[in-house]
Amino acid sequence: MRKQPRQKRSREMVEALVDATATVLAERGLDHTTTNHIAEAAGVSVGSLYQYFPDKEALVEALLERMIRDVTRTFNRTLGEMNPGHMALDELARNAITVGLAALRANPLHLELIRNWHRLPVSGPLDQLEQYFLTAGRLYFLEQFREHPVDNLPARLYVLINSTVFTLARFLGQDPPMMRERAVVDALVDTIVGAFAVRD
Amino acid sequence: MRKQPRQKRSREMVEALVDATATVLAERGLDHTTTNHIAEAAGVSVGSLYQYFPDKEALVEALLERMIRDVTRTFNRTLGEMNPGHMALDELARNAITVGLAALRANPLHLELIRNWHRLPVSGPLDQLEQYFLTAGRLYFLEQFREHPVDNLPARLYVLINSTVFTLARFLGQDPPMMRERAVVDALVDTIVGAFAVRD
Amino acid sequence: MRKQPRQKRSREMVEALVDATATVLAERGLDHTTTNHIAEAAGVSVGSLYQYFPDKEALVEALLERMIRDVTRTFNRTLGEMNPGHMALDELARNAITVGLAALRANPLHLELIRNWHRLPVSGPLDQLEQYFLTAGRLYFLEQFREHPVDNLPARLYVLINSTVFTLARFLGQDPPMMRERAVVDALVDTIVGAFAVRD
Amino acid sequence: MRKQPRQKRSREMVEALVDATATVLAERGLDHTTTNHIAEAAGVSVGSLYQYFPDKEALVEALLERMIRDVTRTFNRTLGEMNPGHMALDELARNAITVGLAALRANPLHLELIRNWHRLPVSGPLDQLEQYFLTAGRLYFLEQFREHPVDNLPARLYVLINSTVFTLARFLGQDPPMMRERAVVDALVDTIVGAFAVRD
DNA sequence: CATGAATGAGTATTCATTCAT
DNA sequence: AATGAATGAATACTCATTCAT
Repeated sequence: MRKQPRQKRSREMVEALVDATATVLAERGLDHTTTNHIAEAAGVSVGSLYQYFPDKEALVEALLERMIRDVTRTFNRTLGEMNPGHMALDELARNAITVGLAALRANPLHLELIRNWHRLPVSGPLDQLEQYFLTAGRLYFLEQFREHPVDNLPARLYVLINSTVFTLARFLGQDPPMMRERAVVDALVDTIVGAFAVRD
Repeated sequence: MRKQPRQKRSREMVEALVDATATVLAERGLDHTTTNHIAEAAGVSVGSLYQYFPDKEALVEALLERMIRDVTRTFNRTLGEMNPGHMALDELARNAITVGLAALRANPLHLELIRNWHRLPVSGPLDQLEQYFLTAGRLYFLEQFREHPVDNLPARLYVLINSTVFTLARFLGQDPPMMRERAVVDALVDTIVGAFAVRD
Repeated sequence: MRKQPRQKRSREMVEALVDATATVLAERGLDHTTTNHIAEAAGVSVGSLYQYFPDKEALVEALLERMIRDVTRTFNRTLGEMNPGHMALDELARNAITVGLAALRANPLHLELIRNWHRLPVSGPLDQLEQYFLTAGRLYFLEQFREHPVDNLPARLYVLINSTVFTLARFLGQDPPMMRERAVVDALVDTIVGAFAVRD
Repeated sequence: MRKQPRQKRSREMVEALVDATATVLAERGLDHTTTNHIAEAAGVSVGSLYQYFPDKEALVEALLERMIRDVTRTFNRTLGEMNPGHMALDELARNAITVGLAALRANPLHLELIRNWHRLPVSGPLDQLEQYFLTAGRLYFLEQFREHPVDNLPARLYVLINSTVFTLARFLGQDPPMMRERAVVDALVDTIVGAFAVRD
């Protein structure tokens, strides 16, 4: 009973530290994110930071995991509302891209993480997120294209997911942009749709 | 007259330093590349390095520029030999992807640069390379699809180029790979072809 | 009346903390012994630790004092049983060395303390132990060598006690040992005996 | 030819750093000796320190090695002057102890190193010094006691060397001293002599 | 009194850059 | 021009001690 508040404070501290990690990462970039900065941003001492996380990696890992939880949760909720079963592929794709683009723009953190995927302390969470989208896509297609099963489906989805994500990241990283946003979104949608168009 | 040899030595030194940068970058990765390593690999002193380049960034920038020169040159030559005008899009795409994949695997440098594109000192050279491919693609399509002009061509090419490059980089960065190579290449080719398939 | 239990608890706490100090010191060595480890080993909080001891030094000091109490007590009891008055010097020396060696091997704590005598918070307790052995030795010799009083007795004992203790500590600290154990024990015994042999 | 001054400077820097290590170690003790202190004492930056020594351990190791070189050299020279072949054991022992005691008093460094022998980064140098004295003692005894070969000679020397060194260290560490210096020296000499006295 | 979360000065080590020779 | 020794700010992490609850 006495332990509740303690655990709560603990959870709050962990939360605050992960928040701070996100903030500092978004503001200064992975390269210039130091444990002292994170502690300062969280309003605590470095010592406290190390009471909750064994090292810097663990902080980033926790952030990744939380982010993935949030993304999948948001995605699931959005999907439920969108009722994608009744939605054409192009509409679905456009929605997803628009939402994703807005999210990336709203939070520089995601952009920074995508850009630095290969330097992240653990590859697990990222692969996990990829898997999640792969599975989600697979379910959608199994239902929608029951009549015309798609050849090589997992690989196609793998390509499309990575294509979309990294192309958006690249697009957002260009200042001034090399293309008009509308054109890029259109092209992405067309690419996705084209990849599943029935061909003889 | 006395200046010739000086300029020649100068050019040789610059060349050697850029070579060394490439070597060290490929061997140790951007994160673990130090100016001292580069100077050592070039067989000169750090002091000399700083005589020719104002800082570390400038070295990487020079490397990027040279690489882009080389890539475009190689590409131009290869295109001339392939005579792509007589090649179907799928064949062309498969060739390009296969060659690109082999090149990335053969030289870790390119993979490292692609992965770190957002940390590269200048965006100019990279954008330039993108432009080059964009233009090359545009020419090909203008010739091939004269009858069925493609809507939104630049953006489509932009998407496809980035998709291909970053998806390959992501694929090569996964160990163990999440997909079989053959499947990924097939899916990439299909995606490219699909993006230009005539649809009503 | 209320004070009794408080004092009792207090004594128990102090005891537990000193026990914990001994355990941790033996397990991790003086260098890697932290107050948090000690508190944890004692099953109390660091805060409590600091309620009973002003700082880390005080803990070690208390441990030293207790250890000295124990050692002298044990020694007194053993002496009583051995009846050393009827024992030749070489037999006595060999017994003492054998027992001491076994004790040092059995409990890494003592070895650790001997090795770090100069870093121990207070010299008092250690000097006290030395004094104790000095006095014990003096009594023995006064009785045994009544006929041939030994010149310079205290200093001789001082030298022999320190010689024996530190040589054993040094011997146990060498891995692989530089000498065979049997040879070292023999030499120590001979040294002790030789130091009191009648010479003209 | 150009390399001479460079190598000379290098040697001087190494020397200065080892000197500084000795100074700081003597002044602050092993525990409070930091690389920054050493660099400061040497009048250089930490960076320079790390250009000449891979880590802190290497510095202490170098110091140990130099010290052992100095000690053995001094000992050899002194022995040559003393002509120990014509010296009685007690005279020799008294000389050695007096000289050793003076040296330890003159330079707190040696005292600090002896006290911390078990924490020194490498045991090699110390064992080496021990071996040196062992061998030196052996040679002396083989010559002097040709008629009455000593039983168990190496172990006896081992015991006497460690006894003398650590007893002196202990004696010097006590303030106020527990015994008069003269008495301790006498007792040490007697102990050494007694250990080789012919007994039946 | 007990708790243990919080503190923050302190430690070894790295590396881009400078500058005396 | 060339050298490479020297610099020192920066970084991740530890641990004795304090203090709000």
